[in-house]
Amino acid sequence: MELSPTAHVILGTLGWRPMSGYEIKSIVDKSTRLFWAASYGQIYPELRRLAAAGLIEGKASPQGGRRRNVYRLTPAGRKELRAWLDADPEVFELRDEGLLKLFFADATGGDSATGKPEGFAYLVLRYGIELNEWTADWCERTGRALEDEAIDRRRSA
Amino acid sequence: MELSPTAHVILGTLGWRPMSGYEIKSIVDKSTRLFWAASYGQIYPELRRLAAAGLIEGKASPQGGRRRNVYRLTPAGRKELRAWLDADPEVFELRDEGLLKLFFADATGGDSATGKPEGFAYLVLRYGIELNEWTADWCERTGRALEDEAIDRRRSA
DNA sequence: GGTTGCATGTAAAACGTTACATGATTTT
DNA sequence: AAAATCATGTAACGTTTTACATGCAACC
Repeated sequence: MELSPTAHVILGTLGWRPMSGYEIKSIVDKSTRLFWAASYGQIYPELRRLAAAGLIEGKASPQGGRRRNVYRLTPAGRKELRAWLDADPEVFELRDEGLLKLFFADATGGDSATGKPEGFAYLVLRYGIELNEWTADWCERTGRALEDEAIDRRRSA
Repeated sequence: MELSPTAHVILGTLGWRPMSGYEIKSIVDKSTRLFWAASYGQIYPELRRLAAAGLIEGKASPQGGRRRNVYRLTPAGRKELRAWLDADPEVFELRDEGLLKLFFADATGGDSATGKPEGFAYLVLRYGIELNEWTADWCERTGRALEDEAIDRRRSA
């Protein structure tokens, strides 16, 4: 099954509980937006595609005179969600205009970061390295904490 | 002048020295790609647009029988580059599938991070906060280092 | 009665990647 | 002789945002 990049945000939120497209959008805007955004122009058509593919089911659930469609995962949808969660992540894309400006900041003619011609580009390289070091460290710390928790739980069970 | 989002990578690299579209692409692939990617499908048409707008100038500079166009900034192009560098950054977009999977990882049915129903989402929230703290700290440290350097340079001048 | 929020949807435009086509030169 | 690299370009496709259109309900 070939799913669009944004399909999994929908499957993921519906994995929590059944909800409407409007609610999915407001949840995404309050949480995943920072690392995975989605607009109405994606969500509503995608809900229909996922329903057509049998991964979710929609049910008309009007609130008063206000129409409303609530969707929930089908067993096939939950299976797809699990399979996606088990697979290695593929997409990582960043578009950071601030970093780009810093990278080219030598052109301002101001003080360079190292005195060398492309000093600010080097500064951004350092930033990238240090950021990745910090991230690797966070993963290690968090992984250890999760393991310790699991051990505690087994012990107290 | 309304420039496409990718135009400034081109102006930025040409701010270093004149070069061909091919060379711009290889520089981008080795450096800015991680925070600002660009494909041939963007670069070549954009070079023409920028030339038409008078921000860059192209010159045929074949290497043997191999055709080659080398572009350089015009004064108007350098002015535009400076203006862009002086303005506040606007674009920041991240698409991180790994973070998205962690966010929805409760659906794996494995151990949750906190024992609460949406424990992994909370974990990702913590990650976001700590990452931003680290980033703010990096900016402060780097800003101080740049200032100290500038002071040293003035003193020894 | 006006504003905000709930709710669904589409059309057009913008943006970006991928794949393809072509051909010369350099390296192995 | 083949493979890699230099070099330019486009067409098709897919993705994503923006703007618009519509209408009910709740609150002030």
